[in-house]
Amino acid sequence: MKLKQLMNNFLQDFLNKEKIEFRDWNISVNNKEGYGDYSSNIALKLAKILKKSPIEIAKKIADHQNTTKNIFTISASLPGFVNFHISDIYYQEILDQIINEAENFGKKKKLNKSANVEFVSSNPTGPLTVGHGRQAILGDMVSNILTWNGYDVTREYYYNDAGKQMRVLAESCYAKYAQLIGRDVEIPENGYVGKYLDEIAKKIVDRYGKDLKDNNSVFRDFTEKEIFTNIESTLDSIGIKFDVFTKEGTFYKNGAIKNVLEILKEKDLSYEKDGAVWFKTSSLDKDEDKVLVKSTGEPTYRLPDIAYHADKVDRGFDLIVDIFGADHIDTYPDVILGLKCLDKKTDHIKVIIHQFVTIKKGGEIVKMSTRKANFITLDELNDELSSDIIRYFFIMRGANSHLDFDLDLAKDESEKNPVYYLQYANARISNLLKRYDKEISGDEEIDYTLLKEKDEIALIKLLSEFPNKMEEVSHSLEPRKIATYLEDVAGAYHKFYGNHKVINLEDLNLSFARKKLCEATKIILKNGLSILGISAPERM
RNA sequence: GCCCCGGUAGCUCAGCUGGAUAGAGCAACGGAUUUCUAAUCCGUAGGUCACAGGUUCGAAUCCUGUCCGGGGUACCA
Repeated sequence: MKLKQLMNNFLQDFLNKEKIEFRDWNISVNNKEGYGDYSSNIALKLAKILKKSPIEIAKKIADHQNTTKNIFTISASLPGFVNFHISDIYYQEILDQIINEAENFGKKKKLNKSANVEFVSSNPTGPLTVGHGRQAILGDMVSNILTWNGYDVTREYYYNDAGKQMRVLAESCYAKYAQLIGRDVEIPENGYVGKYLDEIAKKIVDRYGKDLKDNNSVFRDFTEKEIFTNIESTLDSIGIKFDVFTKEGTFYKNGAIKNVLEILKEKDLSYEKDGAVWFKTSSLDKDEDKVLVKSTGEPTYRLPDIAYHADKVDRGFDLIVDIFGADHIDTYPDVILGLKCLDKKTDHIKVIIHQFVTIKKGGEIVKMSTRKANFITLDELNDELSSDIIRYFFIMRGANSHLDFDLDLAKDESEKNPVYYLQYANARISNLLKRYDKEISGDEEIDYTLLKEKDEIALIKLLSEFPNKMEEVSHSLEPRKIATYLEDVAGAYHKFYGNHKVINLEDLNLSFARKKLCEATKIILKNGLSILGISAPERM
């Protein structure tokens, strides 16, 4: 980051001297050989304004007085790029910084800012499926990213304990109970039929006996509690814990929902039609109006969601992140609109929508629905795969791409999984460091300038980009980018390792410098993996 | 109907706030193994970036249209 600032300052200095008013340039990492480490398009952009050829401008910039020659030199190349050649010394010195700051390298200081990340938020109507798993892991990593970047993060789980779904669940549970004790009761239409309900029904028989009537609250409360306990233990097994659980029922009890309706009515943003209450979204740039309260008197999900979000905004977070499945794609804009109508701040709300997961099992795609019982649970996945692999698989694809999770492949070819590639690099280093201590006793003088091989510089260059990477990810909130970066680091390390001997009794100074490079690499791998919640084993 | 996502090597996908010769893994083929852990490395081969226009000095990337695939959605959430 400091480096980029120096390069920007240099360009700005040139512009100042030439009295040119201009901002729209960028500096990007350059992996092409012979064109330096970083390049800027500034001359190409300036060409039009100055009405001169880009290469002419680039050359002029390259000739501009550079007060930081020990850090970089500048050249121009066709069609008009300005190239920065970073000196080896700059990179070599970064190693010192990485090793000194260790687990804090690239980490932001506390910002004194708070963030709320809402995810999973699955209603307790059944076990978590692999679809929830994707969201759970995405949310957890996004939370980690924010924490790393200085936010005080609250992980929140919101669920509906009051709506129609829970009523249907209770009815389904009663039907299972009744069937178990010989009463002739059918599972309601659109009811839940999963096996987990049989087990719960059995528990109810054991605990409460056979005389319960269908309207007994046990069927709702006990079932909810059972399922919720199961959900929490599932999440726990992949290393996820929440700070706050919020129930929809709260907003009925405290009047918040009623309040939303009243405000909308006052502002003439709602009306009654066909026995339902409608949200006048058509007057707010929407194609059609949406229902807030059904003709049955039950609110749709929109209404409590608006009340809930208003509550989150009122709690004063500096950043609110909502992670939803693709089924919310049409609905969250209504919630945001609702907030605006209530005069709530909304520009600090980030919504991450992720596409669904399909599971391939035995070459066939399993279509999942909680209601029909043909889903694969997160627990089942967890039984067969390690938490590390599950975590990695779920973020290998961008959130808005469909994820085909091939179960057989994940199991059978688990040794080819990229997560091992990362972990292996770490294990290799760990082993090497142990070996080093055994074979070479006592430290030599540190001389980082001995690290001038191409593979060494390339590795350090990558390591030095870690803080930039984390900064970038704090805005994009894409954990996958960390994974991709770490794969690059591991790759560069394996390459270095393959081509150069670290322990060399003939040259202890070089050995020591290389050992330090290994240590720095390990720090970066560990820091990155810890944000992903993936372990960094010492041995494999 | 409306909305979202995708179409890049044989396969799975990166790259998409426009930049130099489009990358990686797997699969294929050839090499490195008395190893500082080969779960690795080196090399070869593999491409009309779905298609057609447009904007630009410059397009896989931005805009428009078309085709193909996946998904969501209606007083269920």
